[in-house]
Parts: sequence; structure tokens; C-alpha cells
Amino acid sequence: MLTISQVTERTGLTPYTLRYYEKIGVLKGPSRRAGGARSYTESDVSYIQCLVTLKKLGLSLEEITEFTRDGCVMDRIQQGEDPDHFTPTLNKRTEILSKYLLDLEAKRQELDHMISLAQEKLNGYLELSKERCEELK
Amino acid sequence: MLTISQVTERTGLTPYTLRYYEKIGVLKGPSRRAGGARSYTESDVSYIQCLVTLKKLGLSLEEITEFTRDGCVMDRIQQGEDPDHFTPTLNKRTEILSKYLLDLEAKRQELDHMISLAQEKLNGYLELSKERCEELK
DNA sequence: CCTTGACTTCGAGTTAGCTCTAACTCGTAT
DNA sequence: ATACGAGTTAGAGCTAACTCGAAGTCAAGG
Repeated sequence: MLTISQVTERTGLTPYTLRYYEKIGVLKGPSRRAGGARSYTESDVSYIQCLVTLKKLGLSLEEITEFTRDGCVMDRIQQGEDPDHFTPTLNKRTEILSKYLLDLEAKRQELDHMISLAQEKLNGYLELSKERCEELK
Repeated sequence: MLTISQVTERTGLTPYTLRYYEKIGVLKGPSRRAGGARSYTESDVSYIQCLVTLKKLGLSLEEITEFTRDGCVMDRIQQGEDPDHFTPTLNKRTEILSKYLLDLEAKRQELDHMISLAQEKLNGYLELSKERCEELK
């Protein structure tokens, strides 16, 4: 069980931010130790790390909440909870997740495009530098 | 030559946003037609589209300004401007661009990781659905 | 017992990035 | 001529996402 400051070390978020995320419902409140201090599990940490990555990729907290709501269900089923409880919404959730995947893949295409543009420009620079060197001989 | 509303159609930005970007220096002011209305070129549009992509990938306006400052120099050299004028800062710019590329590639790795996580979860759902179907027979 | 340090809540303040309103100026169609 | 639609500026207002300060609680060490 980890304290809030141990979680900040592992995730790069500040304690302010962690408490803020909890307040607005992006994170569920972790268990508490005697005295009321937050006590995080390893699984909490990996969820937060996932959240941080999605943030870096430009998703808003609202989108993250929307998308990761899904993950939980899967985890709960895998941890042995009765799948019948979730069946009614299973198709809906599969649909959301597929949409999420498509979004990610679109993002990857754009990113690949940016990378090749940047590479092109960089090659231009390097060629120019080479020419400059040749001239000096 | 395009009006501001034609540019909004092509880029998805609002006229408010375009003028705002100009005010804070993310975009250079385009030429004007008689009466003072902004008049954009095709090259302006593709620059703005590039900016929008970088935004979607989570870069701040400040980072975008920092990174794309570079592109201009290259374009100006390719358009025949004297490269000697830029030589003093050429190495510096190559360095910035390389860093930019590394950032993009790191982002791509994170994205790939997210994609495979999502795919895994989706497969979990699909398998579960399949099992459910089998049971019904 | 008392200090220290890491936690707690609550609520106010800050920054980035828009978003809109008001008041105005054009060019074109009726 | 006048009304309309699309543009203009300056500046106020708004939302998301933190960020911090104040005041308090608790557990362990001297």
C-alpha cells in the first residue's frame, strides 16, 4: 500500500492533481489508512499511469473518464465477478471500445504523417550541411 | 486567395480561433484584401492544418510555435532565399528538429502501447460474447 | 509532552485556450 | 439609397485543469 507522495513519484502527478482528479471523479477514491491518509494499490498506480499517457496524447479528462469506464468492467469480469451482471451493456461497451481503437489508430496515422514530414525537413538540413562541407574543400 | 470562413471550413477552426492565434503569434498575419479582410494562401492553410494535427496530439500552442518556427527556415531556403543567411543557426535548428522527431517517436510508442492494450481488452469482450453464444446453443 | 513532517479538507486563485459581444466597415444585391 | 451578409477590432467572459494557502489531524521520535 502506497502513500500519495509515493504515487506522485511513480506517476509524475502532484498530490494536488491526484486529489483534484478524485474530486471530479476521474479517479475513484482509494482506501484509507487509520488517520484518513490515502492508501493506493499497485493496480491504482497502473491505472493512473495509463491516464497520464492518454493525457499526453491529447485526450481531455472527460474523454479519459468516458473511455476508461470500460476497462473496469473487463477487469471486474477477469477478477471473477459474475459476467451476467454486465451482459446487457456488453455490446454497447464493445462498440465504445472499438470506436476508441479507431480514434487511436487515426491518431497514429496523423502522427506518422508528422514524423515523415519532420524527417523530410531534417534530411533537407543534413543535405545542406553536407553541401556546405564539400564547398569548403 | 481564401477568406477566413473558407479557411474555417478547411481546418475546422472557428474565425475567433484563427484571429486569436494571430493575436498571440501562433500564426503570422496573412495579407489583406481591399477593405482589410484577411486573405489566406494555400500554403497558409496547410500550415494551419499541420498546427491542428499537432494540437490533437496534445502539444501546447507554445510548443507548436517553438517547433514550427523551424519549418519556415527550410521553406525559405527551398524557395531560393540565400542559405548563408541561415547558416549560423543551422546546426541549432537541426538539433531542435531532431529533438522534435524523438518526441514524436516517443509519442508513437506510447500510442502503440495504448492500442495494443485496447485491442487486448476488445478481444476479451469478443471472446466473452462468443462463449455466451455457444452457451445458448 | 511536544515538535516535526506528512498527510487531510476546503475554497480561492491562476493559466491556457478559446468564445463571444458590441460597435463598426465594407461590397454587393434590390 | 438601403439593407444585408461577411468581414473588422477591442475587450470582456468562460471553461478546463490545475495550483496553492490556510488551518487542522495524526504518528513517530527526542
